Amino acid sequence: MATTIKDIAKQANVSIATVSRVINQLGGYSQEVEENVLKIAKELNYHKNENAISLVKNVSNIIGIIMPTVDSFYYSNIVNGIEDAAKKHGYSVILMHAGVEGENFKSCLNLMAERRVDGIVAFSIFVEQEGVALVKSLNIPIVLLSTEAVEDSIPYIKVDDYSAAFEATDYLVRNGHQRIGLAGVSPIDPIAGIPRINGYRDALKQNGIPIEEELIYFGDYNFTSGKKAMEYYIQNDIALTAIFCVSDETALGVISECNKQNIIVPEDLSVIGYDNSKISSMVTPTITTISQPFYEMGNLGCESLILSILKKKEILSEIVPFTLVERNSVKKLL
Amino acid sequence: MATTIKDIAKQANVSIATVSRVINQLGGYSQEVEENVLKIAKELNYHKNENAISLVKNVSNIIGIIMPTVDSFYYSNIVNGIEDAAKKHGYSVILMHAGVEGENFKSCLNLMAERRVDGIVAFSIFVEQEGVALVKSLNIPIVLLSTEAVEDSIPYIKVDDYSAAFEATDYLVRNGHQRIGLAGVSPIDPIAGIPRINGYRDALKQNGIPIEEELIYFGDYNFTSGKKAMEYYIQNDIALTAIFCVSDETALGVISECNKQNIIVPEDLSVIGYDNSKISSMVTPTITTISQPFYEMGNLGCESLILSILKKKEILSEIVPFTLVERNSVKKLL
DNA sequence: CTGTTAGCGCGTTCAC
DNA sequence: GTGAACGCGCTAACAG
Repeated sequence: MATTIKDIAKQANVSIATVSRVINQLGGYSQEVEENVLKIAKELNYHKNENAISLVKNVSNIIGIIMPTVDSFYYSNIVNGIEDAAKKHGYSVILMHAGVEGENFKSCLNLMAERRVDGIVAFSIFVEQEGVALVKSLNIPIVLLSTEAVEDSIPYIKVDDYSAAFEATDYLVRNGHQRIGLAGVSPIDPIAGIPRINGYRDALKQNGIPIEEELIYFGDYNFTSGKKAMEYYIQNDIALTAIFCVSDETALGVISECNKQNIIVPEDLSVIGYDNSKISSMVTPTITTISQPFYEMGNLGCESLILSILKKKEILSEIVPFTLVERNSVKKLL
Repeated sequence: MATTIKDIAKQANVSIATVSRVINQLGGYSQEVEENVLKIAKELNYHKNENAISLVKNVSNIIGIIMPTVDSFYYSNIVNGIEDAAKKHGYSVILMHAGVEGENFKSCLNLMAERRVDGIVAFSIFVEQEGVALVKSLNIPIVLLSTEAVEDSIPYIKVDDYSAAFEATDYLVRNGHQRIGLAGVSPIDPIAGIPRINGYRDALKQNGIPIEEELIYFGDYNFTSGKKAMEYYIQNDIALTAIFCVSDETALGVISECNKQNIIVPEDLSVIGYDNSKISSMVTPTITTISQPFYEMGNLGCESLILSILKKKEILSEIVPFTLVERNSVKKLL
């Protein structure tokens, strides 16, 4: 058994109240007592019991993180951002994986409730009706990162995927590309799918370029989707000068297949990615991509969350700016 | 305030003891009472308070993870492995970052002690004397992943870096390479540095190849180290046919610089990496590399830890096997 | 300046 | 089958 204030009190010949006071530096005790108590605490290797404190204060100082189960290139940065903000305010962070598709989101929420976390940040998991209901019933502040809930019912922080996709596509057009593919996107994903498709379409439309449905190759944002997309374009003799890939992994897949087929990027085909993951600047050619500020989103999200916990303020949804990072995977035709 | 068993007891007209019994399915109550209590619990949206339970049971069901602050390609998989094992046994996972060099390891340990975690897994942080002392004083089971402590004083699970480096180098020799560089390694890192240098040296020695100190370019395992290494070899006219890079990132750096200088990998220069990170199979050429089973290490480490918590058994250090994954970045000269 | 006491939410005897 | 009462480690009045 670990030592308690009771042990210290006994040794120091004072009451537990006094021990509590000096340990929390509340004042109202003599110098002598303070030194003695502190000395004994150190001798006894005392560590306060946060669980007991949580119980009496009805506050756990724990932030819960719920994320999908993936080994993606960038998630670690979101977590870094969250943990930094949490630590700064004296919070610890508890982590749960909700499965690849976030299918265990609700069970994670329940566990979080049992741990009495003071707030929750969840990312990359779309929250549907049932999840929203549970969240509301739990009455725990929550913020979503890089995703949303149905009907805007939960505050979120994310980039505007529609605008980002629009910008990526428009960038290609501005550089002289006309026949532009879209690769790797999921048509049923309400967050990162549909808005990007719409952004792509509208950018073409606005530039007076006809939309050809066959230029869109659906997928799961991963490497394989990119490879398959490229195979598809080649097999069907779809001549493109550029492809907008919905993730850097997908871009890598496209480029990989190009290398195999002796298609040179960007000379023969331009590629633009999405995410600005670390690798995008490490490969040859370096990949032009849309950058989402992951660390900042994690940090900001957690800051807002803690503010809302402390001041009981509502969290405001926020659209954070993306940037288009120009590198070497897009050829300028003009 | 969240509902408690007291609230349920009142509503159900039973004592809190009875409520506790049915909630924990301990038996010793009538069917009627059980149904009623369960119904009311659901109505009141009851969630048990794990903090309170921790207090009375003197067990928190929390596993602590301490890791360096890095956005690396593979760390997420270690965490995945840990969390999966933890969840399987009903444990939650609390996460702390100890800084880039693990400099906050001790403060993390103290926080973990305050949370009364039942066990700790720490990875990629070398634990020196002071850390060991603290660990011992805390009396919390702990396991190290992919690292060690001074004097073997804390159980660990890792691959044999010496053997892996030996194998990587020997593989190059077996394929006909004679003048082989070593890039990106830290000469003062007792875990991933010195053993790999020794492995590299001994492999050469054993193959009757003279060791040239100038072929070793030190660094920090990252992309830049690789780029700089290649620049160094070129500027100093050091003609190599192969380079053993101590990480895939470093390999990427080497390859990146090669591309810039019109050196073709593997035709002009062979490269072998370390880590088998996801990207190594996504780039062109795909990178031959040493694979460490990160997910498995996390999973196994956490399993052993939990076993040690439950049965109070000692954790046994383990060397897990690495594999050399052959891909396309090494030219076979023979 | 210091001690006593009452909970925080829950599990657990020990009676009945 | 069920309830009263105690204690886990700690904070927060309140009393002196």
